Amino acid sequence: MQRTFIGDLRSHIGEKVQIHGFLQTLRDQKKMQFLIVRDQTGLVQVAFWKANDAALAEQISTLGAESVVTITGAVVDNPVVKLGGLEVQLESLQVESTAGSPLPLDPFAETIPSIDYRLDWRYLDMRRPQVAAIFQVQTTAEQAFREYWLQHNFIEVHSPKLMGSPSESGAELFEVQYFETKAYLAQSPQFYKQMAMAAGFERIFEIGPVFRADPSFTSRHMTEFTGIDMEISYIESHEDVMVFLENMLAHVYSRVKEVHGEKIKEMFGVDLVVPTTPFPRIPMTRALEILKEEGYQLPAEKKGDIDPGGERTLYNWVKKTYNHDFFYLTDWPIAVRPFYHMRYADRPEVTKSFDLIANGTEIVTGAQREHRYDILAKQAVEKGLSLETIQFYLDFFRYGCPPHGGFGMGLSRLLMMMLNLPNIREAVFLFRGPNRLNP
RNA sequence: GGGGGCGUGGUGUAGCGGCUAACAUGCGGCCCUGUCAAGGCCGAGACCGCGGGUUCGAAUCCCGUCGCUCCCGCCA
Repeated sequence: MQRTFIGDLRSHIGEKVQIHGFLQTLRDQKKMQFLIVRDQTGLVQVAFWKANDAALAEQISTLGAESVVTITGAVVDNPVVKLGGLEVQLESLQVESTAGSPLPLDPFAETIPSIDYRLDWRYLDMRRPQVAAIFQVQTTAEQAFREYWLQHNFIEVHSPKLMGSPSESGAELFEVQYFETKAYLAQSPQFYKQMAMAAGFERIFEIGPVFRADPSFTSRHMTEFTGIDMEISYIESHEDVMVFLENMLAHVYSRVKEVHGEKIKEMFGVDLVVPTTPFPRIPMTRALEILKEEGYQLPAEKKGDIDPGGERTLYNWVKKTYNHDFFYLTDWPIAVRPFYHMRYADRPEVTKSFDLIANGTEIVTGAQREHRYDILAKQAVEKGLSLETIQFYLDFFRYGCPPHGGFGMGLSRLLMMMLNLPNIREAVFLFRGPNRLNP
């Protein structure tokens, strides 16, 4: 018999159907049993008159909450039933899998355990529809990104995550045994994205894993996360990248709101706002002035960088000045940016780079890249890098490479900001951190 | 790596120098009822993270340790 989704039962009144799902609640009475069954589309009440089959009634009585059942029965319109005004009158029941009792984590308890305990029992935690909703939103968001890229002639790439030599600084790399030698887990697809530019791909994107060996204990860091990266050729400056990004994000927010707006309001209390473009842009020098005006004291050792508290202060300023949730912090000093960021011809101390701050948290870093071999090599040396280890990368720029730029964004950080989640661990399927490798 | 906070039945909390450790929820049993966040009664379940100290007396105070968490650093 064909399966009917619980969410579609209304259109099957009077028919015999088969449903599958978890037994969320059993109300076991003297003459009747009411089973609340849940599948991915919703909940339904199943009614059973015990007198119909005493043995079956007895079997049902022993079922622990969250057991998996297949039920056939007639769908009956019944306004008395508070759950959707209909019920399935049970004809047969098959237990697919019994759930032990008590559950270590009851997904439908009034109080939700701490995040760490929830991660121990993540598959039970994820049975809550609010959790599933996060990943439905993520799915739509990723689809919207792809839609936008494909509309703009992008090529999707998948760069390797095992690397033979440390790229960039090397401090935050995971080292792994690789046969007789050592390999490193990619902490960014940066070099390979640029290689695609040298290959003449012109516009590429990648959604893939990124590894950072940073022992960071915060609500927004992970040691493995999904990076959304893109790179485009023939730009004049980082401004072109920012324009592309803001329009793409507006598209993504618009699609997510269209598909999940109601659910997001209901489950997360967030009235999703599709951001208007262009986003406010604040050059670093101006940002420092604003912080001064706002009375925010930057730590003395910061030297032109801005700490998270400063970013939040700027966000509040942007919110009250422009009523916008996003802003670009642009033109960062070379001291706090990697060697491959291009510098202004007339201001060699300043990079053509930006961060995107959403609701006070950094979610994107981007820049125009330096594509001129000699200058790139010079900047690398200046930053104390060994040319030898990055020679393969420098070679990309020896036989013709278009001017280009791009960005990297944290998927979970975006989701966290979008749904106003308190912790990135909520926004990722399975969290990986310095102290968390399981499940 | 530095700093703050928290560790009490399965879970979430209360208690913060005299506790035979309380409440909610869950779990088990019984009763009642077309139930529906069901209701009622009974019951099991915690040597209060661990180790040491102060005290007549410690879940409560102190020190150490471990775990978790948040902030900073770093970043997406």
